[in-house]
Amino acid sequence: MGRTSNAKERLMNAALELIWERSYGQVTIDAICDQAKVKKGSFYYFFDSKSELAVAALEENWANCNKAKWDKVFSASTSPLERIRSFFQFSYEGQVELQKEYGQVLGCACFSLGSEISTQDEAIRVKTQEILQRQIRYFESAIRDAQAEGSIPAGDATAKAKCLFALFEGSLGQARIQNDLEFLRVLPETAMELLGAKALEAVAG
Amino acid sequence: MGRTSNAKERLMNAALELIWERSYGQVTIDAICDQAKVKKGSFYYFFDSKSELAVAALEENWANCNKAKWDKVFSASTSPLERIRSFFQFSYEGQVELQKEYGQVLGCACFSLGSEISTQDEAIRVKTQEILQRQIRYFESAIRDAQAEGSIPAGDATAKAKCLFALFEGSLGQARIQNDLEFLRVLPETAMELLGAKALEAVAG
DNA sequence: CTTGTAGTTGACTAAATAGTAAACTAAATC
DNA sequence: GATTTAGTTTACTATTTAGTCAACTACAAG
Repeated sequence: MGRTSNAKERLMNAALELIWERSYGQVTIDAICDQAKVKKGSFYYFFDSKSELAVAALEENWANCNKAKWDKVFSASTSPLERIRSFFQFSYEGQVELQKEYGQVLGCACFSLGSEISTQDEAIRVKTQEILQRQIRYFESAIRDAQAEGSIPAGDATAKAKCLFALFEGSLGQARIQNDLEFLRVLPETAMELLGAKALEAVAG
Repeated sequence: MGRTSNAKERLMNAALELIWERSYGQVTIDAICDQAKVKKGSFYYFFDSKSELAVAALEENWANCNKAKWDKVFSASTSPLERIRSFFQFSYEGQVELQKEYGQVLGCACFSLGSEISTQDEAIRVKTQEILQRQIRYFESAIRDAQAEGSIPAGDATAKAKCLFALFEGSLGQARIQNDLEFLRVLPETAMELLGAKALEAVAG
């Protein structure tokens, strides 16, 4: 009952886009409102602060957008190593698109935001950590499957997943700082090497 | 002639410390002045903006502090793999100290700052990129030496160095976000594995 | 010991930003 | 179609922040 609106969603989308493109600290509430075409009064109707909006935006973006993408790429009907290889391939292609659209390599919004203000805002810290952990679990599961089928050597799958994820986020960060996609282009092969993929040629097609 | 002062150095040190601990966006010129015990008028006597101060602080910190540390760790009188292993060991220990001092894992100031604001401030982007590139060269040179002596497999040393560096920075970022040093503790071994070190046990002692 | 000058101070202005409140509007439901 | 209520708008205040300026101070060198 009462008036309906998608202003809340518009605010979350605008916030995430601006924070990704610029950074948390460089984005004002006014700027988010402008981008979302929402007046500031409405902003404070839905959220108490920029921090609260950011947390909501991160979760919404995962639940309604990224989760499905990860589920698809890491589908159990794809071979484990191919899941990982194609994940890095899609990530690269996604960044290519972003660079075209924004004139800049943007990297990973969640990691950049988390690293920026984890020491200053506990709620955002917890939410970014949470989402990053979810992502690592996709790696972990694929690695375990690959080990089970013998396409990579046995070993601590959790540790390998963290390692692969650090490589991924480090590369995205470098790509953003240098505004250069080369770091990401080679990731599919680098990842296979790092895991010690035995049937490299078969997987890489 | 005229009055002498170390206010410029105090400003650079304060800026780097605060940016490292918080982030670029969360640190105001007033806060830097307070920390440095310098009045704002003096700030503008030495620098035109926060951005200019940050660039100067990054370079000063490398030239007068970090360069010597890297030179020592990557000394040619140490075996190539031991250079790399001990680099990660020292990095870990440094972060342990920082966590004690600040109550937080801080990670890498240069990478965090670069990633935060590379899309918004070209001067800072260039300076962070420059310093990170210098660091990668230490890795590259050690990897080449290790390959030459046969302690790791041959291969593209530049690519391997970038990969190792991405792993390093990604791990520091994760450690900061999660405020957990575990990511860094295991890096010495992880790095050796990643490089395919043949005499792992000998090097690791 | 005086003079030139590098550096300091505090008080100021202007602008950006966060946050508030009360009147207003539109649609869902009865 | 009256009523309720979710959502909108505008104009406002208060605060923080960047940036300026002119008077002031201390020291190094002649």
